[in-house]
Amino acid sequence: MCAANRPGVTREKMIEAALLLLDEVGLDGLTVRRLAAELGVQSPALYWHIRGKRELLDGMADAIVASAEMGPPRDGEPWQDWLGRRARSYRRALLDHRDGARIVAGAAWLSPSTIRVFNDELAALVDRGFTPVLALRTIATISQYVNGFVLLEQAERPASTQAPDERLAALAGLLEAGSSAPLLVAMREGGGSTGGDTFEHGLRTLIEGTAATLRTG
Amino acid sequence: MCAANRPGVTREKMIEAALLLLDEVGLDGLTVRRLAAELGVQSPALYWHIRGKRELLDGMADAIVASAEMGPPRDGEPWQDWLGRRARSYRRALLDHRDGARIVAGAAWLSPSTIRVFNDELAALVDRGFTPVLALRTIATISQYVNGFVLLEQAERPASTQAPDERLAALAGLLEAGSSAPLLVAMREGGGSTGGDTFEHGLRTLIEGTAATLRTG
DNA sequence: CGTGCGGCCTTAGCATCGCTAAGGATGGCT
DNA sequence: AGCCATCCTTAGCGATGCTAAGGCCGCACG
Repeated sequence: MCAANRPGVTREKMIEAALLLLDEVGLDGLTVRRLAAELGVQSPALYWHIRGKRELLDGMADAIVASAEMGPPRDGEPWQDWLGRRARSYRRALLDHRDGARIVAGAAWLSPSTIRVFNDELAALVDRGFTPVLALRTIATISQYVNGFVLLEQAERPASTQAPDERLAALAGLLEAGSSAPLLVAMREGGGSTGGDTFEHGLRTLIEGTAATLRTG
Repeated sequence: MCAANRPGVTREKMIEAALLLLDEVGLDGLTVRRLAAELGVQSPALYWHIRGKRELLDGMADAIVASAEMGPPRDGEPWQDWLGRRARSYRRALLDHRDGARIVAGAAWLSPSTIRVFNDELAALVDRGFTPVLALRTIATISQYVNGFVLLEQAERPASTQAPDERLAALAGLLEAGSSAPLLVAMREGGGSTGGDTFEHGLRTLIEGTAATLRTG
């Protein structure tokens, strides 16, 4: 056999190392040369295993999505609970790597096995009374929400040069209503537009709305 | 006065030209050198008006958001109608420019006037019975959904090397259930996870969920 | 009427990027 | 033994964002 003899570098090792490197330097700092150095080879060596950087990023995106370990609901699990669980572990998977949301948002390709899992999830919803179209739209909507949410969540981390108090003060400066402006009140009491509580709120809203749609046809 | 003498290039002209150029070449093709050529100057000239490319992209993002002409509801307009209208014109603004969603998703900065508009919108919701926190979370959730939606919508356009039929056939190939797999049925009947109808579904779901939250406290 | 100065732009060039071309080592198969 | 596929190297191309240094040009001031 030709597998596992003296591989040195493989596609899988590349993606694994790239995800590790990503956490150190971020997406903008993730260069082919740096990844090659991390793997102990010269940069053109990587082009033996991948067609281009795009393919590497697609592979990373697929690995991130796969790490969420989504899939059909457990036996007897209400679809509301399952959709919530699914969305939470999806968000967790995105947050687990720096710029994770940007990576999967920019991916042009997901692996066949990921697509098969997705199809199984739709089948489970169909079993519970959803039409195929409604099932697809429901999961798509939730996924798009999670994507958009984490994208914003990870975008504002490097901008935290200032402490939260200073950001609020700066915000108060440009709102004529001063510190009684609703935006300021909301950020003081609710912690801005990111974070776990805000995420849960949006998620609950989506699931309740879906339940309503399902009731009224 | 020193304004409008022989400006040649201004920040506003740069952003305007950059948005025009964006539609031609896309975000990945948008380089400082090309923008400079479009403006009839050499590339380092632009760095007199902006600190770096980041600032240019932020300005473009702000212009796109501003072009949506969002703002508080009209007199007597129910908040449900207004939120829907707002989300639709936001999506339209993103779709109006190639890679529009990527531009605003990557922005680190929105102008003070945009933030003020946002604050006014929150105030309008508070007037209609929302708490400040609920108002912020509601608008944030909808905006994040729209962002995520259009991001996916614009991402799959360049991949349309194949006709829709071929894409469906390719999909059928890797789903063992064949053409009766729920994913395939849904895509045939509902048109995938993008497009106006799918968008409206998610939007309706969010607004109905919000109404339920508002009722039950 | 010079003249100096500041706003705006130019020419050069640096470091780095993704990627290609061409060739060298290495090890198994005939 | 010799060949060939596999995997990696060195060299280098075109392009990117951005900086350094200097030049032109009009306006205000002496």
